Amino acid sequence: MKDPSSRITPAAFQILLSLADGERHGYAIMQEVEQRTRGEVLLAPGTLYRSLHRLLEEGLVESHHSAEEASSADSRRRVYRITQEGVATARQETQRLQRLLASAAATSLLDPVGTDG
Amino acid sequence: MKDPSSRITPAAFQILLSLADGERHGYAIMQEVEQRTRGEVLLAPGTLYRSLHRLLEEGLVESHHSAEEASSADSRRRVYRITQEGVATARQETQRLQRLLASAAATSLLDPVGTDG
DNA sequence: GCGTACTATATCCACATCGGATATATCCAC
DNA sequence: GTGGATATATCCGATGTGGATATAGTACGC
Repeated sequence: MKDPSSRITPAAFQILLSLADGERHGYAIMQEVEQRTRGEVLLAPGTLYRSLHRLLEEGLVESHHSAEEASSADSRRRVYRITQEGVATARQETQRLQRLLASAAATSLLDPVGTDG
Repeated sequence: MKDPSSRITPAAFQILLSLADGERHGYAIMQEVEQRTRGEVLLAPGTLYRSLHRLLEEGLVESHHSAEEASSADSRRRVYRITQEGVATARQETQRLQRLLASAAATSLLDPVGTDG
């Protein structure tokens, strides 16, 4: 389905949302998404890390190794931070979803049934 | 990305929305979707007819040939109508999108910037 | 020191969806 | 009867995803 206004995938959108409140490493993103969506959205490892690599290439997130700053952190960790462009992209995607819902509301599908009393 | 609460594709959702206000044939669905979304969503033929076949198999839409009822219609046309199950599925998908937006609103991503007055 | 469970990242494979091209056929204006 | 828009259907390649697997570091008990 062509949708020229947005090139972001559902997984990438969740990752950007997860990084909105501060930087995280991959595994923490996985857990935060599950909590925020109450278990409704689960990012599998394959999806998570591939999406992160894409987001890095596109400049929507940036990363550094945790060892570079805090000695207490797990040295394996790669910490990700959302960029200005990432924020803008996530906002665009949010607006796209709002337009999609508005388009749904333009049909009679959601009209109340049996709520006249 | 796992999302057990809904198994509908974006294309299928658009088709169900298009059929909410009355039955249509495939080509008309393609045009209605483009109009309703102001050109934002374009259903390619491959996507459209494959999605329609899936929706028929799943019982979310039903169809008949237009020749069966109105002599004035194009005999090639296959007319589709949404079923009760299709209505329920489309409503569920709408609610999923609303929860997704609520989940986005739970982050600071959408917090207003520079609007302190 | 050793084993084990959890944390953490990365890669591979199979599957589903999709866009675009193509094929075929019908309708209508001329 | 020719040409262009309508209408449906199928094929191919590209992309995104889930799940399994691989590899290691960390924490903890013993």
